[in-house]
Amino acid sequence: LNDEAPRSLRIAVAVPVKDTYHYLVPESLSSKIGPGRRVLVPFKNRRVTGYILEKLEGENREGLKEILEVLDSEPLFHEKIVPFFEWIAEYYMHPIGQVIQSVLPGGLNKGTIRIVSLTKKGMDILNRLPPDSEEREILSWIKKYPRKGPPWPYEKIRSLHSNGWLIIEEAADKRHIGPLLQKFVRPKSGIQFKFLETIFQSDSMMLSDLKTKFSNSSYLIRKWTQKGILELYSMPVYKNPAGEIMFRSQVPLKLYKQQKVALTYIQDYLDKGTFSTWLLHGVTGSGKTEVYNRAIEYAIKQGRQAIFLAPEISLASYMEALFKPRLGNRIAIYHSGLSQRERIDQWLRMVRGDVDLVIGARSALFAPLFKLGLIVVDEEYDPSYKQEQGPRYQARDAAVMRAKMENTVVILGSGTPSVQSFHNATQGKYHLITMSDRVDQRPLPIVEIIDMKSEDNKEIGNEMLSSKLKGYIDQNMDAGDQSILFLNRRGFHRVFICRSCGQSIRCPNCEVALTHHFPEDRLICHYCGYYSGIHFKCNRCGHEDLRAYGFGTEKLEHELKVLFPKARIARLDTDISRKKGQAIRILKRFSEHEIDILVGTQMITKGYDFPMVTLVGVIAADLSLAFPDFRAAERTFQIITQVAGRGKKEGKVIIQTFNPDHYAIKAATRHDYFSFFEEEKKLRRQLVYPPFSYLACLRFQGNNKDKTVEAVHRLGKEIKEMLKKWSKRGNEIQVLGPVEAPLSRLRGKFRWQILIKSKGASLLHLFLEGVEEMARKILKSRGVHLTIDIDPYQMI
DNA sequence: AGCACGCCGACT
DNA sequence: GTCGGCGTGCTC
Repeated sequence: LNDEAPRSLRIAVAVPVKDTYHYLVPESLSSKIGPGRRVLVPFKNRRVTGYILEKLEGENREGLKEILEVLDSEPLFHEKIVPFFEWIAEYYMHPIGQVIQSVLPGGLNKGTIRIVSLTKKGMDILNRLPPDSEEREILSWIKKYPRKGPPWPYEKIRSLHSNGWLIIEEAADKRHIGPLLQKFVRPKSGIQFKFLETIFQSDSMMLSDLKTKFSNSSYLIRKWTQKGILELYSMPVYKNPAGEIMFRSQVPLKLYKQQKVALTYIQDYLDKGTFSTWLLHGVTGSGKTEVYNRAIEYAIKQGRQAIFLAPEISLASYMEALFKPRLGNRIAIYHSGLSQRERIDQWLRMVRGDVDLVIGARSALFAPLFKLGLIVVDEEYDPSYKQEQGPRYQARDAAVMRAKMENTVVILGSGTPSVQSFHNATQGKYHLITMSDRVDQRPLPIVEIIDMKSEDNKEIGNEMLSSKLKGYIDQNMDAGDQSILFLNRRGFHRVFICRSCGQSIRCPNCEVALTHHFPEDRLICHYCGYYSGIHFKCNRCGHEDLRAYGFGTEKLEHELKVLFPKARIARLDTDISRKKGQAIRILKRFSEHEIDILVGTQMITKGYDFPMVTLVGVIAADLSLAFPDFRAAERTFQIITQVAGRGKKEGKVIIQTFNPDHYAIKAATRHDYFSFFEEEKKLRRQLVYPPFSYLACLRFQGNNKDKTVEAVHRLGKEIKEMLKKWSKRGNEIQVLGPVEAPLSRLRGKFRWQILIKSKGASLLHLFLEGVEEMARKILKSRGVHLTIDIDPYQMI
């Protein structure tokens, strides 16, 4: 071997295996390789896609195979991010190759395809098969289109292959990702041209301005937004002393004192260029956004890059609108709302270093930036930062880890910080910055609690809407103002609430609400599996006034229509927004006061500011309080605080509840984060929930009921046996379950789960590795699939 | 995951 | 004796 001998590579393969593998580079490919590129490699007797993690020099080459093909002409990520990928894989217990696959823009992932052709034997047998048989149909398709991918499930193809009728080969899917054929268009003159030209020339226009220029603007706007030419968005506008409206993004405001202080701290650490985490706790309207903006600009001025994460797409788009005037085309936007091609384009701009700022949802955390200097996680408490498929990472927590690995500053911002983050701040792990004043000195709205236990509201017809709230809605209608009614419907499950004391039925061991299981008609704890029959006597106050309680936005909308026949009522929830563009249309109509009462779920609380809304009602605070989750109180506090923050000083915020004395509700109405936190911390410590413990949820799924049940119970027993052998630290781990999941028959699958609670993070991982190994043997032969969810959010 | 190997029971 | 079922283990 000479000096030019091929080096070896460390490669992660897109297959569910834990390890990475080493391969040799044939001479002919040595100029094309490098970290971050995809390759085609032999793996056992298959060919699979792999990702080059690093080049290795002078390593042992014995028994290594050669890579077959290099699939990319430029890297898709930098070597620098590889340790972060590996951390995600390890911490969230997901195969490294699949972590990378799921993080890269989809469409790149169709690495290999199977192509099929007939053997001699297959040719001979074809004419002897019965004319109507599926086998004959498949074989004749293959005869007609040799070396193509037939449109039948692979199992069918494989069974024909085992007859010796077919040759199956794997080939690289060379769908090209370069620019498409270049075509040109030019505008066609006319009224539509004039309309669009007006908008394009000013980059962005306020709807009311447009209306004065074009009489049929509503029609034209609807037309072009539907076609995707224009998009509607809202952002706050400010008036200058002359009374003219101006956009905040175009005229940077002077900073208020608390903003300046926050910024000085953060800039200091940006100068040092070291890792630090900042929890920016600022009430609604305290000017967090401007702090983010200045910090991002500062990092960019330093020659570094930034990532801004928002919990959802609409907020990401809003931030994009704010930054566009400042950074022009050095911004990339990245989220699941983009098409496959758009995502690939944005991704390549990032790797090539063509952007300074990436704005996006969860997945933008993996943006392939080389000189990362700052990560901002806005509304850090939002549960949508938890990925619930593939590698189940928590983007906010992972952001802190990426920042640590790349020596950058990370800002976690929220008006209602998660208990976990705030706890970290009190422990000195994060720096805490509190911004307690609202920049415009607007006082927070007064919040009124309505006790649904009162005699008046027990009357028929007042269960959903109290007579008081009905009165307020009526008044608001007369005044010509708008109302928002918020109902946090957690759809499928019914909550059992004592209508005398307001308590929901809880598990005696876990203190989480029990859920009703229909098939057996009993109440089950989804943490430990405790169950009881339906009983109608409250175990706190003893009254026999326990009733199933549960209704959704649809029912509320219906009732409102009956009560207020003259009102223009609309509903906005996930059912509605599934139809593309429908959500925006409703928000637009609401903002133009074509709707009087808007009924909706969480969706309506986020990011939108409607000046004409003077009544905000929370219909059933108890629905989220009785959610079977140890974070139920935290969620309730956050939701109510966020909703209340939307209210106007001169307006009203009304909260209907059976639990007017609950600490989360009381603290939320006073906008008092600290007393909520202290109370919640006490309970979490007492019951050993995070942040005083670490959780993992083992989820099982199988197609066969008996096999699934048998396998899960057997594994549960084995795990508990294993725990007994861990004499020393065994008592620091608790195994709860197995329990059947509430949607136990989702899409025909049988679903079960086991919850593991541990006092230490590394102890949990050590234990889970043992569990995983044991599970492989017991589950695989029974056709049961296990996914491990670390730091789970949805345990139902 | 997906594939081969190998170990048992039911057949020509 | 062997065909084929499924449990087990490995993939640079």
